Amino acid sequence: MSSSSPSADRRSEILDAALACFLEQGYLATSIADIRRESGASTGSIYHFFDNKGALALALVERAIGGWSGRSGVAVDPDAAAETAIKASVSGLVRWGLANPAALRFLDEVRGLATADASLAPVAGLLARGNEAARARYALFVARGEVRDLPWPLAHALMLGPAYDFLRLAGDRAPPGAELALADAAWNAIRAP
Amino acid sequence: MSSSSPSADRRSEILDAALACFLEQGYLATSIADIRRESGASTGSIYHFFDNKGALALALVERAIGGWSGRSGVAVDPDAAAETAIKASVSGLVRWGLANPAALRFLDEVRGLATADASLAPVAGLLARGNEAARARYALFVARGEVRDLPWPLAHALMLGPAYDFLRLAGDRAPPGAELALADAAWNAIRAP
DNA sequence: ACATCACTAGAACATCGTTCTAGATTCGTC
DNA sequence: GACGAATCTAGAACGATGTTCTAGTGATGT
Repeated sequence: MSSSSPSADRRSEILDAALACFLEQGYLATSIADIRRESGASTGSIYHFFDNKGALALALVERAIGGWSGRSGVAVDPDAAAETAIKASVSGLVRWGLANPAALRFLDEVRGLATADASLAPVAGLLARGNEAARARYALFVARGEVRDLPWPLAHALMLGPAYDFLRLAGDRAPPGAELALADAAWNAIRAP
Repeated sequence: MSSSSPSADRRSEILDAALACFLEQGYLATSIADIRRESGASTGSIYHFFDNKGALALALVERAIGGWSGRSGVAVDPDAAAETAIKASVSGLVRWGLANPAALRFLDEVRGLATADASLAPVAGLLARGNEAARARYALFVARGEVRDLPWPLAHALMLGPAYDFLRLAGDRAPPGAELALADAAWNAIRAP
């Protein structure tokens, strides 16, 4: 696993080309031939490094999530107060989505396809694991008495549902201060009475 | 199977077969060959009545929306109070989604694909028109001073975002009373102070 | 009887994701 | 340095899919 080649790693070239294509045209609309053209690699090379088209998406989703949750900071500190953590999660998500609309569209497309396309099943698993972590986090806040003891699907929906829906609808023309309004609404919807 | 239905319209047979396939396997997973087998019609007949696969989805989405919004009742009465109308919309959506999980999955899949698949563009247009109607409805409530004067994407997100997210996550194991909790939360998030 | 037209049928086509076969390159070991 | 094995690359071939093409069939109006 020693990829010592500084600039010309075929695997990275393919991945970068795939990312460029996926961000520009979306996942479904980009063909393997597109990635072949953009990267200069042959079909055989692409399939040597990645099992299928879905594996390319998986690698890129992992990279995107890494970059996103790595920037979360306080949101994943287990000692942080529920209000701080939840507001940071929601407003962080909204800010990231507004700053990276193409990446958001790609993630949303892949998440939707993951339930229909078998080759994207690993992506579904990855997202399910993230969801499970958030669920455990919420259980901790419940135990501390900071938030209402709601069934998880309901709690998730009240916290993050508005943010997802807003990002899907807002596009580029986003009203200023939306991330604060959404963070406040999320907290008010689940805070302990 | 059914060689001759009572009102054996080829067009209806094809549409019914497509609906059965879409509900069972999803939109992407059903092929034209599947619809051909299920309906007994030939490829030529299918493409005689429908421009492409997306036109089949469009006809079925129209049918589904007609059945859904036809049952809304108070939700579309322009004289109803904002609280009544909004709570009815949200809880009605949740109830319908829980009662028709396959139809919900189909609608959600098609809505997601509509932004990526050109043949589903008419579906995107249909949904955009519905969204515009809801926006006008909200503006009326704002003028009456019943709800907060929020930018529409924000208002939509606060009202319906949780419901959509909940339905996507809840699956079949839905906590009882969820539709009331979501309706209350929607109203509290946008009611005038 | 005949022309028209909606309808049906299935072969043919283009494109896609994926697999196959084989040639080139790199690497560890002598 | 030589050589065999593993890794990597290449592009043709394959199977499936959505769509189009060409050729009918049968009812209807004149």
